[in-house]
Amino acid sequence: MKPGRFFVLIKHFLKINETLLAKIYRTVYFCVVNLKHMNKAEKTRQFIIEKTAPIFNVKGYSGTSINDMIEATGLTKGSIYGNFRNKDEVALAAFDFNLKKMFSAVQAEMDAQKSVKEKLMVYVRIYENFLTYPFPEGGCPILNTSIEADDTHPPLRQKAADAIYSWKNKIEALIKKGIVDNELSAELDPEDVAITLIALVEGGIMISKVTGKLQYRKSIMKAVKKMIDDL
Amino acid sequence: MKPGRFFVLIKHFLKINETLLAKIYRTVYFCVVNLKHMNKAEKTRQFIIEKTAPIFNVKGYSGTSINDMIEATGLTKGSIYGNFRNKDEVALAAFDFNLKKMFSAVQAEMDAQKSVKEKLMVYVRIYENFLTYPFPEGGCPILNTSIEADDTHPPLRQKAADAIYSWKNKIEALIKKGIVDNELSAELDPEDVAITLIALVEGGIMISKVTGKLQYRKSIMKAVKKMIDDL
DNA sequence: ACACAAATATACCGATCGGTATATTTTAAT
DNA sequence: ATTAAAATATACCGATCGGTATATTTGTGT
Repeated sequence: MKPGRFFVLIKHFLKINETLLAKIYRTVYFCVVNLKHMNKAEKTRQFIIEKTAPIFNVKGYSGTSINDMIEATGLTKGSIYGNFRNKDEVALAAFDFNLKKMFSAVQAEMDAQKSVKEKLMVYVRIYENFLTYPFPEGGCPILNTSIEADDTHPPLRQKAADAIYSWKNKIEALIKKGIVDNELSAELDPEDVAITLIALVEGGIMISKVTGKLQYRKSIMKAVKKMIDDL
Repeated sequence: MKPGRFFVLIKHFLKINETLLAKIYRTVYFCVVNLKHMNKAEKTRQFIIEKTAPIFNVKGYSGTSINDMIEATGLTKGSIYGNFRNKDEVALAAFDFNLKKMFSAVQAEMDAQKSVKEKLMVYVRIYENFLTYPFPEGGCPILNTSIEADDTHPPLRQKAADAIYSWKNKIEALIKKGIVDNELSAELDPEDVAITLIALVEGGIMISKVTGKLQYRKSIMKAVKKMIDDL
């Protein structure tokens, strides 16, 4: 979403500085992307969320400053505070944005599958190499937010917890369907399976991200695969 | 390590304020705990690490301020900066402290077991209810530090990664021993098993901590138990 | 074209950030 | 008891923090 080669050409052709270029880019971006559906304020609001979401996901809530947000959007403090009451409100909206991005990447793939096992295998495929999917920069927002907020930021903590609940419920519902359809064994506990699957995926993301070893995540996804096969 | 009932009595008896009480407590603490083994500076250094380690583990690196450290130790800024070059140095030492606390809690239990499976089951027992063990406040320091530092703080990131390597190697060695002893199947991949076990444990800590549901961690530990049983 | 309102930018606030220079106190050798 | 050195406390630094009041610009209905 940053000014690409075309805008760099403009910059050199018009001999303008970065700040002015950013302004021009924003203007064009607004014109192209935002058609008549949103009013101005709502557009700016969305623009701010979109631009700051990756920052919050990479640097965390307390690691992201208002200045980071100004830099990322090219807007000014007044404009940001004209659309959000405070930093918290942006952070919460940014979390929702990142979460939706992650979930919808999975959902799109999942809808294309028929059987329950095939649907569950989508997790293996996506998390094994999520760099090739439209995944939020900075990794899993649930994981990042959980760890930072669990002891320090109740509203964010709640959002992260809710995300886990809905993720768990989604898997649980899938498994129950699989049992009803006689595809999966009736003996297994859907909730146990769901929460274990989530733990494996999240643990795998953490480990491979901090070590930089993709191999570790592949090992773990192999275990997930086996777990689904054995259902 | 906080002033206990005895010191509260002193406080009321002498009618002194919290600050003075803290000073008295520190003095007594120093006298009692630190015998001749360390020189003064080294004692203070250890004291600072001990007191700030839980803060770093709860609030994170960027969420912990020098003022937090002053409050936790009862010392002054000059004293802290006389023993550490900067905040980073304290944070790194605090991580080591928390890590050692966690690992030694496991190691003590593990040494008491004979078979490999029994040793591995220690993880189940400890992480299923780690509130009853001398576990670092704020949860697993590897998890907390990994998530915060992976994109933002290279030296801390490295420490967290190294902790995972050594943890993995320890489990791997155990499993290899189990294979040699004909206790475990020779077909399994020790590294895969080790890294999967770590992922399950860490994922479980994250999920149960952010949701507040101990049950989730128990579900996951049930899966770990089954995994070990099936080795 | 004009006026009013909405949106954005500018300028500023006190508080706190991490860090340092210096003063004071404590420790330890003589 | 004296004194030099080590350790700790005090006072201060510029930068940045999140946030706000106000000025300016932009959009919109007439």
